[in-house]
Amino acid sequence: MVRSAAQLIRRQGVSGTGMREIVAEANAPRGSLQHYFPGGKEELVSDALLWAGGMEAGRVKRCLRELESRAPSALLAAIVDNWRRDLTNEQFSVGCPLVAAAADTAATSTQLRDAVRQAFDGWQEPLAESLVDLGVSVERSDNLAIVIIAALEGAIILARIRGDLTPFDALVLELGPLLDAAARPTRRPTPGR
Amino acid sequence: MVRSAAQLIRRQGVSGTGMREIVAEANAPRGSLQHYFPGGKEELVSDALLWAGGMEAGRVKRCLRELESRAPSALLAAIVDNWRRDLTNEQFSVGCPLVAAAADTAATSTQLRDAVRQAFDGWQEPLAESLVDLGVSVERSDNLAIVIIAALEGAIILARIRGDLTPFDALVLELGPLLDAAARPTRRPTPGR
DNA sequence: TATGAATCATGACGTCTGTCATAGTCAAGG
DNA sequence: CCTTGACTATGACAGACGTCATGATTCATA
Repeated sequence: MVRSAAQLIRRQGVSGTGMREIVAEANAPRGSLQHYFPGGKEELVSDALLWAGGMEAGRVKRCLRELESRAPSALLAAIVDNWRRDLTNEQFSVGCPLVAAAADTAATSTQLRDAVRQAFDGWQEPLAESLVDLGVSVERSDNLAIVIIAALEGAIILARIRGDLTPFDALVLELGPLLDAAARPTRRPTPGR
Repeated sequence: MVRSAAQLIRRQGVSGTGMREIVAEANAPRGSLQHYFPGGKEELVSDALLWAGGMEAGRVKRCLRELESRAPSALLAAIVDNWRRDLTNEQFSVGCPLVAAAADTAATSTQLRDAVRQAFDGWQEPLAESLVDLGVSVERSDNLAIVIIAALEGAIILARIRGDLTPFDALVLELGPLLDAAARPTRRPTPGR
């Protein structure tokens, strides 16, 4: 049910998806709404956003674990590849639920804003840790994690709108060397590329 | 009227703002809706999105014109500063209308999707041209423009959710040197910053 | 001054929204 | 057997939505 909510939010935003639509998509009984989510839509959407944030954090950790090369650019490429497959499978009709909620309801509901913030924090933290693990200095890891998330979210939006994957290519191509350079701060960054 | 629509979409997304709300915000007569926008909500929102895209393109051109240093990082900093002021003035309750529409209605309405795409293209083009003007090679300018827009959009989202400007700082700090390095491909990029 | 188009005003329509009240089913435990 | 609690079903509510029909108004031009 929470998963169905997240999926629909990914596609149509928060205020664009109704509760009846969610229970229909989840093949769930409508009467369960007031029983499992007595807090109403805010509670259900909050749970969906936190769940989505957990998925994102797990994705980062899994990508780091399965990495063959120990370069930060490889981690970036792996994460981006996940989204590449995602958008392709869904024919560019979905985005990130966190972004949708941020654009939709951040100004309206404090509870949802906090949920999105918490989800993003829980995403940024393992990403920054992974960067440190790959040789990035602790000082820059936070900033770089923020830049990666920001650029990735933006690329998702652009790719979705354009209907092609070039924003992802641009991201990996331009940001990858930057990350690798940050991992080896003594040498000059990617001299002969 | 179009401006009011864009302003409301910035705050609550497309499906979160009603037509009656728009005419109220614009202090416009409700009867004018069917006369000036016979295409209904899709037409009004389309116009608002294209208008917002034009604003963004104009912002890029103005920033380039008023630039004192001829470094790409200075252009980035100027554009980001604009958004910094914007979010601060509105107390982090607004985002970018293009992002909101992309998250909201890209999967629903082809017309709106096309409007967003056109707006983004009209933003990317002058940005890439500006980069070339500042010394970036034509080959990389398109990719870098995409990365800048993506990272900026993501930073807007993150800043809005967090309620502070650190995403903007991270963006300028990490992406600025990358751009300057791309502008002078022979030397090593910004060695002692 | 008369005429026709442009603009505005307003009420109504059908549908959808989130929420709630009420009644129902059903398995577990006294 | 009967009660208790968790879960489900369904209908109704008040409100908001986008859209349209019908008039009233304004206003330039003939």
